[in-house]
Amino acid sequence: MDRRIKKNQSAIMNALMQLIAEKEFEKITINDIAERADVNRGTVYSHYADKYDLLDKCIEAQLAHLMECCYSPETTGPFPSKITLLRTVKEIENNAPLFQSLLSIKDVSSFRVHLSKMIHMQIVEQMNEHKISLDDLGKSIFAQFMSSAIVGVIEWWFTPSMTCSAEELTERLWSILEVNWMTLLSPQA
Amino acid sequence: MDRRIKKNQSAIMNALMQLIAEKEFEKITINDIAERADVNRGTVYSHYADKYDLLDKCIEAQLAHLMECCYSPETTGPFPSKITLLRTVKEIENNAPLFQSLLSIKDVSSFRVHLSKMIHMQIVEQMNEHKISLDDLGKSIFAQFMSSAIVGVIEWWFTPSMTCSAEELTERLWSILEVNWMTLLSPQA
DNA sequence: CCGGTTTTGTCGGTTTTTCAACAAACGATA
DNA sequence: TATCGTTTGTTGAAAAACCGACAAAACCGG
Repeated sequence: MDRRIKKNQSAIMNALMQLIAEKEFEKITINDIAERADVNRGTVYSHYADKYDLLDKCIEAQLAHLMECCYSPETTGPFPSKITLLRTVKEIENNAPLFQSLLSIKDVSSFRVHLSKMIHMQIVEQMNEHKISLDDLGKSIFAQFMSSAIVGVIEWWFTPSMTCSAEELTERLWSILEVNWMTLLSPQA
Repeated sequence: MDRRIKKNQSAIMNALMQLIAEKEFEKITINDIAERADVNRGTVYSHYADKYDLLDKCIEAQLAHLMECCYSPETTGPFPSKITLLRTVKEIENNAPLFQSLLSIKDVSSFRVHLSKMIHMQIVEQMNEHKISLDDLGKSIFAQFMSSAIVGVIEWWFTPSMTCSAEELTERLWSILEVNWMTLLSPQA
């Protein structure tokens, strides 16, 4: 891909990320974005249909990045470990204001949906790798159950009193996940 | 100025700065620079005749930056103060590897010459602001004397054993400068 | 509800950058 | 010395970004 495209797209996306962490999405104008990205306004339109399209691409990229940096090659084993979970939670913590803002955007096919879908997919994938005695419907329901739950916990984590440390959250969450996964693996489930 | 020009020029200059702090100037190729700047090789040539031209512009920019950030508006008084000197020395210290490399480039109309000229000009300017009982020749010689001395001290500061702290250097240097300046101000000099 | 201001999305002409290719000069190695 | 690989500096055509201007839409205060 052309250097200019790559650079400008990343500049534009970063600009929106920054702005989102600063003020309400609806208050952000294309001008703000172009200005922050140090790019002509027309350039924004040449890559994205509008604010919402850009937001979508940003969310996708952000989630891809999250996956990349948390589930990268050196993940020990095919199985999501506690350490991986901690790494993920910490990464979310590090970008707390951004994630919080993304989660609070309503008008758009929301970040929560994207996040949930991604987790859903991950879970289905995991289930397919380990032979689970469950039909497709069962897998889908289980995945939906788990992904909703996890996203819910993350959302809760960001509510006013984010009293819980990343380590503590990981600990508690892991113990719940472990139970679910184990009962799933045992054939008599 | 066109956004693209500004951005690419600064990317190219920064690239050279980085590389200079890393390896010998003569070993640096235009390719290295373009690559580091994430810019097409042709773009480098469109702005600079060659390596040496680029280096020259870099030096100028670097010195302009040094002036900018050390002698900016809030400089207390028209007279270079001890605090200003300390700020300058610290700024040099912060970019030690870069300055060291710049000082060690020989083949080109060297950094030392640029630096010396700049200081020379500053001193002449200062002398003109305070009415000094000295003819132009006297001023030139004094400025040359001082600028050479100062540059020499800076060079010395970077020799293998940079044992002296920025604060200490400032302290010692200031006491010397003070004497010179004072004797210059007193009419019987 | 109106009038002024801001934002949006689009357009066309111009400038810059990109990319790939080139010949010439250089440097090292056999 | 001949040769291979690299670096240099230049070119031309294509792609992208720039800028300024535009009408339409949306927003806001009186």
